[in-house]
Amino acid sequence: MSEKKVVTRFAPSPTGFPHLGTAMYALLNYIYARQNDGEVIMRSEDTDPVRSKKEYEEAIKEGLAWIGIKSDTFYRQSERTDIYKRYIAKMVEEKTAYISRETNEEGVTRDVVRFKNPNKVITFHDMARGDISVDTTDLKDFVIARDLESPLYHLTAVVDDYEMGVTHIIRGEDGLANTPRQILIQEAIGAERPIYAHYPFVLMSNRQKMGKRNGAISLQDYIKQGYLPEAIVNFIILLVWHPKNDRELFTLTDLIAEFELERIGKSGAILDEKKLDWLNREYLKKLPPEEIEKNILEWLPKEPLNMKDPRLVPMIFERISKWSDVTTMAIAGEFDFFFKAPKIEKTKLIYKDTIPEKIKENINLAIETLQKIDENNFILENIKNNLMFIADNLPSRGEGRGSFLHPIRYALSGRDKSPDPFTIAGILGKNETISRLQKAVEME
RNA sequence: GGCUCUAUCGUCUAACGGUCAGGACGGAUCCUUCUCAAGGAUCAAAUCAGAGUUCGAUUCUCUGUAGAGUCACCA
Repeated sequence: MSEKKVVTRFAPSPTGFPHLGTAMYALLNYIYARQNDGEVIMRSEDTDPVRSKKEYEEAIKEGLAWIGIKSDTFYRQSERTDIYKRYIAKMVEEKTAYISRETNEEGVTRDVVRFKNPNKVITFHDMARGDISVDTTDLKDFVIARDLESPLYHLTAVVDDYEMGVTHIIRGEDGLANTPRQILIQEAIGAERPIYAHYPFVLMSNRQKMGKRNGAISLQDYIKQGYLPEAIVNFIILLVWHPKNDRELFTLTDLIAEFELERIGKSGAILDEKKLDWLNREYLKKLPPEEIEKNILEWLPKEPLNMKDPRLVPMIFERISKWSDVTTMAIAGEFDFFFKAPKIEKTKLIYKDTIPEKIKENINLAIETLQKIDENNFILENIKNNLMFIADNLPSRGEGRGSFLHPIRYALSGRDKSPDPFTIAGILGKNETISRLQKAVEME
């Protein structure tokens, strides 16, 4: 055995937008090629003229480029018909295939080409699953071309893998059932058998294989939702592979160094959006501050309220896991009170069973305290120190901090749930803060 | 239905035939400025079933069960 250059390939059919399964396919082939100084080929399997669309081919390339994958070489099967024709002719001549005049369901009669099945038991080795034996007799003489000029999937795949020098076929487990007939064709055309590795499917929550008409989320959708490509790559790889040391975070570069094809899993994995979100946040946290600010500002709406205010950034950042969360929360009205005074309900000002007079007194105390802070020093830290000093001394008067902090926070936000009062006050500024507190006191 | 593959916490998974079956997400509880978020700590949570091999099976074998894939003039 000579040391041949490793050649892998991912061969999607351009019949839909790329999803996580497509990404997995490309990712594993890409990583393995890079790990072995090899070449990775992208082959567009567009021999079905009805379903194949150029725009999908573009979408696949775009989606994969987004997660950082580009092939070294690109082929399109529709441009290789001469090659397939040559093999069909050769096979017919060598009698490993034969022409059969048949009428299909649409009533069209033509000369289909059938493979002459030698009816033998094929045993092949899979890197992840060991040896697999199948009796190919029940495959019958399957069709390999619609006619002399129109090759079908199994033929094109085998011919291309052979012609392109593919050494490793890394593909989803649906390929497992196809392998025996492809090996039969390989043997008929004298092609060397490549090394196989079948990885498990990415499953939908209903345990079905992820597919286009199955509600699969496209890579383009993930882009639109503001996920980071690093998170997608990390998420996908964890679906089929785990390192021995329980590490969770891997970039594409890390994977080229650490991924082990021999250790890929065998059972299908249902995806867990919660974990994806967690991963995405992990990568979000690694971003430089300017990048974070830029993105949050971008995802903040400017209609009907222009919320593109940098002061909101820190507060927003700690409660998102993907960029679109920014927009979602903004649209839900969670930040409205930063831009316009909220409607206050008097009863909600009251903390637990504190008596209303006490609440009023506490708000006034807050106003008094904040009044003393110079407008230029009206920042989070100062506000917090001053207000907390009071809140901490309340217990001596038989009150908890809540009876002081709650009314302030509610008066400023008008919400049951919101960021803390100091943060809000810091963003609103001295005048607006005091004005809102005043309004709350005067409600009677 | 035939053939093939698969089966550990809810989810993703780790464990030369010997571990209190480990980690992560999620969940719960507590702490941390009233709430929320973030952060920290703690806890709960699994070997599909039944045989067999073995001193000892998550691990090996068989059977069953369940799920998936594939049986196209789709890829």
